[in-house]
Amino acid sequence: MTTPSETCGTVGTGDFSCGLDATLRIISGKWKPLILFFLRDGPKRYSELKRLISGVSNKVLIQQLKDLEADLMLVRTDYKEVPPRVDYALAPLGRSLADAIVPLCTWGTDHMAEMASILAKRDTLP
Amino acid sequence: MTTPSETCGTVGTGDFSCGLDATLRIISGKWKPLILFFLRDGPKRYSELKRLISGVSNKVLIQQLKDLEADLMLVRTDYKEVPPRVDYALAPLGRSLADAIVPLCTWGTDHMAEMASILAKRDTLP
DNA sequence: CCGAATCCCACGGGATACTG
DNA sequence: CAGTATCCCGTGGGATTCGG
Repeated sequence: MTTPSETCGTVGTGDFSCGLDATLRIISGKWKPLILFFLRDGPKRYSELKRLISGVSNKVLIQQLKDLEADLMLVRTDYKEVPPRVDYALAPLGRSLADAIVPLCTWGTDHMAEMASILAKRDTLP
Repeated sequence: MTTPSETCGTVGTGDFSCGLDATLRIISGKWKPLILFFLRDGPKRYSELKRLISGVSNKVLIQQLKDLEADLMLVRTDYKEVPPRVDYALAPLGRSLADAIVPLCTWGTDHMAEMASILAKRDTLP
């Protein structure tokens, strides 16, 4: 068994109270975890991501991609063609983070039925 | 190697495009991942959580605790004493989710140095 | 000590139109 | 196709106060 303090290790020694803080600052943003996750199986073009992540708006997708790029989580490649062609790929750092996200997805898949009923109730009973 | 589609499995068969969606609905909220994480090593009283999670406000902490309780992630116990004593503990579902969060913390801890410098730049360069 | 009740607002995010 | 540029808004979240 690992306790939080064991897992965090450096509590109070840095700018972060816990390693989780650092992670949360990177993936805070409605679609960032999904972006990282979908890029796991290879580089994707902008339009592919847009299609994969249903519900995201143009502006926000671009913005979160830029954030992740600035945070060195992914690499943007512009092929300077016409019509434009650009793709986004995980940088090494981003890959490791994406791997850390996988368990979240697995959890969601495993408990999808329960979650569906729970969230359904939540939506009907304010 | 696991691809996103392999990991998600049930893409398009439910209300969620991907298992990750379900998870994100539960942990969306600035402090929810931290709450779940800190409860991993046992039940905590309200004031303990408040102290552990530095920066959270009273209202929001209560709010997110209630959300997680309504989502069956944790159990609130009121000991009906005076002065009041209440604690929060992980429900089985919450424990499994908290376990899925551990890798995020580990990642943050492992890359804390890089993150500190990256985020420092991000704050100085708008 | 735990939490309910207010007030308030920045800001993350959505919709739309336009450009190279 | 891959963005940029605006406008706009809901709400998540912060500060403070009060109550049992």
